[in-house]
Amino acid sequence: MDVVSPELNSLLPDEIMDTEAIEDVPQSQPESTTSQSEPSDDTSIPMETDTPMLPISISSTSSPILTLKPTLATSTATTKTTDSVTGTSVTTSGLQKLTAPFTISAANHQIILNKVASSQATEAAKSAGTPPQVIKQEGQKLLVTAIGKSGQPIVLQLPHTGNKPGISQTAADTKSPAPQFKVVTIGGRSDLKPVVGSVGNQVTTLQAQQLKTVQIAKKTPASSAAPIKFIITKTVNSKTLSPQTSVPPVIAGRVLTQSSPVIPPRTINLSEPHNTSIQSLPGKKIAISPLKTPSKVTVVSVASPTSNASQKSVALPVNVALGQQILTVQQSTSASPVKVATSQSAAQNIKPVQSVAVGGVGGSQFKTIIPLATQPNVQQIQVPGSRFHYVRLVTATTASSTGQPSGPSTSSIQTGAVRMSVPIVPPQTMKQPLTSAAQVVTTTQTQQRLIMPATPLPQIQPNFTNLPPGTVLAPAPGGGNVGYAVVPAQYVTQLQQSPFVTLASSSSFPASAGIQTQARLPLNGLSAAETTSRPRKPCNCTKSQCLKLYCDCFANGEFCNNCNCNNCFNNLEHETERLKAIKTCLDRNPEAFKPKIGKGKEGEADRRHSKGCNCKRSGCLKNYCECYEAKIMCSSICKCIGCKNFEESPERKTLMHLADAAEVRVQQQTAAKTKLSSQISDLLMRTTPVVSSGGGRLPYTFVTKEVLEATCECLLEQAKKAEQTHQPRAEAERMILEEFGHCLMRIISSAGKAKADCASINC
DNA sequence: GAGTTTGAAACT
DNA sequence: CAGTTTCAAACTC
Repeated sequence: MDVVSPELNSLLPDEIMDTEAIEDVPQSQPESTTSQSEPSDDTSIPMETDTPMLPISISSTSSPILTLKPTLATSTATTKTTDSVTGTSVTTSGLQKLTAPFTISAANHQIILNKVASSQATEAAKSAGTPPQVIKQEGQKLLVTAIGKSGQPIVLQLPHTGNKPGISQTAADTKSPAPQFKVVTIGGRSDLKPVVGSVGNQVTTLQAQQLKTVQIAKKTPASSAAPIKFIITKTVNSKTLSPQTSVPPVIAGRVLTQSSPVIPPRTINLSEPHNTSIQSLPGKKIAISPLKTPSKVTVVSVASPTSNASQKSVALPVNVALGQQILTVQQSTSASPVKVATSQSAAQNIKPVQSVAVGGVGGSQFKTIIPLATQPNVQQIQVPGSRFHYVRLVTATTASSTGQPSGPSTSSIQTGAVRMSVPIVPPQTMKQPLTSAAQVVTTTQTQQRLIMPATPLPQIQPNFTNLPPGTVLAPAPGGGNVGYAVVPAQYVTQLQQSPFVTLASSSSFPASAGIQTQARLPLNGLSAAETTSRPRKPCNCTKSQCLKLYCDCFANGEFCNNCNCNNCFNNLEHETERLKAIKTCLDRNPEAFKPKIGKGKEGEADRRHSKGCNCKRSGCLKNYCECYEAKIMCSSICKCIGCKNFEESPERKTLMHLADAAEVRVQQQTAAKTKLSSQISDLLMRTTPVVSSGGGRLPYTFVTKEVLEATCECLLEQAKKAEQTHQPRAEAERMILEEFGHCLMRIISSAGKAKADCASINC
């Protein structure tokens, strides 16, 4: 029988709604997760959250987990928790293991997972008045975690049904090669942990606040012949969530849960599945002066014909953490179509959304227009040459969707205010041809869709190439309170401060591990982390409120983050003012937010300043000059006086040589420091006593806590003895010191003996 | 770190 | 469009 018993349904949280079926081919790689927020919070604007979100690589649940296993016919009281570090399994009383039915009737905000092959489950679900949701699980493992209103996370564990049904996952499972594993997390604190890869560094952890997330991680191996359909939806959002966040680690498809009764953590992690390292982006040139490390890394998008401009390297956050309510959909391989549907308690029709990759460079530079649920068949457009993601804002009233198994896939989240959907499409996604308009996930692989609340703002002409992040574009026709917002890749990073709802269907992205790992790859002498995610130089604005182009942060379409500015408005808390400022700047100069360094005319240098400089005193050989700062020569369009920033300029050559020499010195010093540090560390390591081998331990290492306590007791005893015998103070001190000497002698003696014993054993 | 210089941005 | 002012970064001491 595939139908979940009523008891199970009763255990499921109300927040969990049925969702559209997701059909996918199982893969061995882990997938993303989806989170949702409670309807009660719909009225709130999550983006205003001050609490930073921390990337989390581990999914955690503080409350008991309900585990469903297809092979088991009955629920058991045992719960298995796995330690992320050790990989060991621990049974706790807080968990319940339920079995087999993949069909969980989700009436009443409950989740329904049906095994496709099981017709009984479907019928049962129909009989229950709830459309059955089908999940094919052959060849893969599916974990579903959910947290209900009660705060109890529910984990649905759908292990491989093939040959070893009913076998609970163990530590060995994590080590099993090519695990076809799917993790679905619904509600509460959910972290998507890629099944493949090491624990910890793969996924960004977000400190989600006031947010419950539902994560749907889906892995669709191309080799897998059995597509999977599952419907999961409705996130549970509550501002009442306890600030405490427990993170149950998940290793290699394992979901760790904690039995602590803590209310579902507010933290939600959203990691962008694709590697967006600049290195991986062919067709991009990164102009970095070999002489010195530029504070600004210039990236020239070659692939995008429309944008020749170079930009500061935008650390396209591989890990995307968006503000308050973010819906993320990660699509897996194009070969495996997936249907993802999210629904909320207030069932509404899901609007089909189609994402279309127009082209572009991918990575950090692309623009994406994401239609939201209010408008069916809207296409997502990626404009090359931009690091901005265009986000469509959707008012709360329009956003809900009902889980319709057969309907088009759509992700929507009810938010109190405005919804923003920010799709982040990996480079590889652009290469994927659209296969189905009805299935968004299918068309765009490895896609993350972020939904962020935003404030309705004055409409701005959708100049996709010029709009800075946060810009609200004209509302889509029929979209009602729908608009577009431009969100830069880094926007995501800054939005980590807000809770979000994530719905991600996994994709072929090389696991989150690939992201972070790749981020550390060296690039032109700089690690990818430095080039892509290195924190931008903080601004020091005092009077502009960081809402004018004086502010580099603002000018680059970034939020101020860790800056030294005063009265800063360049943040989410002042989104309205910020957007107005953006509009003002655009009114003044439609290209205000375009990169200043672009490609020159034919026959000229590849890169040149779009406007040219106007230097008068610096000779264009100081960083006052924007050309010099960008490491480019002044061009014919420059209006500089006394320019020395040209190819044959001896002053320039001299400067460059000096700078080069200085750079070499810096590098040498750095290397020397590194080497010295390494040597010191090595020395310390060698001198540090080794606990495991008593032979190498120094005597002081034997002064353990126990020894110390014993010594103190001895001294106290000696003091008492002196007191009882009414010894004079001097004598008492002598006795105590004498006892202390005895203790020391015993310790040293023990140490020497231990060393001798070890020597006799080992040597 | 404080003060000065500089040139882009903003303003008139 | 030109001139002036404002601003923050770059630079100097």
